[in-house]
Amino acid sequence: MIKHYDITEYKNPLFTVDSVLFTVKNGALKVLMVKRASEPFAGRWGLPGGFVDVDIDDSVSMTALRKLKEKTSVAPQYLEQLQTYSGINRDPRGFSVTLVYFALIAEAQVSTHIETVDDAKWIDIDEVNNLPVAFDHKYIIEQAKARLKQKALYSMAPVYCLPEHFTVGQFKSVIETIIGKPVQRKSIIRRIEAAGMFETLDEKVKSGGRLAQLYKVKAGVDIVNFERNLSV
Amino acid sequence: MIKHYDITEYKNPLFTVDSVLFTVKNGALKVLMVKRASEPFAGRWGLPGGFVDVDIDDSVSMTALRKLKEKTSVAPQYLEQLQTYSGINRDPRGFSVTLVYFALIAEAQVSTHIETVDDAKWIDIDEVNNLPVAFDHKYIIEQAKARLKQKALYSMAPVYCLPEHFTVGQFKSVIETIIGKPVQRKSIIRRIEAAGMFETLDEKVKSGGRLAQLYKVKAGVDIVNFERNLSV
DNA sequence: AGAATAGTGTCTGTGAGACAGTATGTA
DNA sequence: TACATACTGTCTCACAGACACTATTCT
Repeated sequence: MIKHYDITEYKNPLFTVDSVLFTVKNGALKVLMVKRASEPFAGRWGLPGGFVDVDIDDSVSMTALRKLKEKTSVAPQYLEQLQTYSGINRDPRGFSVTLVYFALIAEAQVSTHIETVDDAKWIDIDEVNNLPVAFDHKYIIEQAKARLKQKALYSMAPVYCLPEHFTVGQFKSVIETIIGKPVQRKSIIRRIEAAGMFETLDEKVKSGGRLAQLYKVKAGVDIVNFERNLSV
Repeated sequence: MIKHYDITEYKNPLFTVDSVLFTVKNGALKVLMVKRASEPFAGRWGLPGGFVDVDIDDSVSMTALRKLKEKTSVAPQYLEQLQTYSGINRDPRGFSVTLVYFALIAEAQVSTHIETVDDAKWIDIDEVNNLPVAFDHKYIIEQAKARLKQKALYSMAPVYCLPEHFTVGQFKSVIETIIGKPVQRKSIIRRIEAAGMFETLDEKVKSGGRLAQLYKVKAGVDIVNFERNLSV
């Protein structure tokens, strides 16, 4: 595969697609990382991704999904572009360009599969700094984390870190994990109602106290954004 | 140059960098477009951009700036990534990837130079639909316009469509042109004060009535974002 | 004086934060 | 009954919208 990208011969930028896939697990924000088997940076940890295969990928988002499925077996619930990173120094092979996707998934959806893949692991966001990380992926993860934090303040996107059926308490907890400080339960309830993108289930669920109402995302709705942020 | 990108031979995605450069001129939002001299889509209008030259570009933002300078002679005051567009059908030569930048400039900075370049023109945003446009650039311009509108609601970025010294009235007018509806003068004044990124000049300027206070952006400050949008 | 634009003062509306109070489950 | 968590009611605060009022310049 790599032979098509011999930069010294064709002066073509090396183009890859990577993803920062987040989830929240046990009250901690985690990012999916892969132990690199090949050079450059063999043995170090990097983001899941790779080269576009123009024979099977219709667009670069398909590349991102394909690479993520190899590690998690499923497509993430939320996927959007983060940014493109490029430069002459980020890859020892030469000028390289990486389009990075930003993705969210419920941990429960992938937990069993990820244990069977021994080169991919959920890394606690605070542990990334202690790992040997490939390329500029440490920096990219920081940027993705900042984006996720912003999204948690003005949008309902973090709901995609939750299982299909979830409670207000779980949603609140995910948001608090992402933004790193407490929010008012009331604010979450207000937004759930105002967004109009959720429906209540008849079922309730145990929570240590009073039974909690279950919610799910209505079919076919888009993520709702708000005109006002939660407080930072 | 194009020989390095023979996709049938190397199955390498075609990678280009384009820019959507906006300005506001005579109360209308304009986008810089270029009449294409070569295939594909020769004779149609497209976004300024082209291939990365790995010998002279340190990163893809340099490619964007270099291509914009060819048309405007100066670097835009504001430049950020919009998105990357890709697919097997957007370019007749094969799978292609375009990283698109989003840029703002004051019309006065480029007006004289642009008149000397006969293949580049400011196109009124409402006229784009009536032109023969290359690739998916019509769609990309729509997306860029939506992003600009959002930015006008929550950030001070549109100030970069104004000359170095500007009045509240001019700023208000630019914002109204971008979002397509009137805003309260008071709201602009409140934001100018709250942002803390401007300083007043001693000079005032004629405006048909009372003299208007001139403002400028303080040296070295970043664009300020607000936690609350203007009303949509 | 009258028109035009700049700028101020201040009231209303909306939605987030704070937090007390109520409801309903388990040990 | 004690507690834990879920949910509601409601006050405050910050900031955008609305708009009347004042200020300054030109004709």
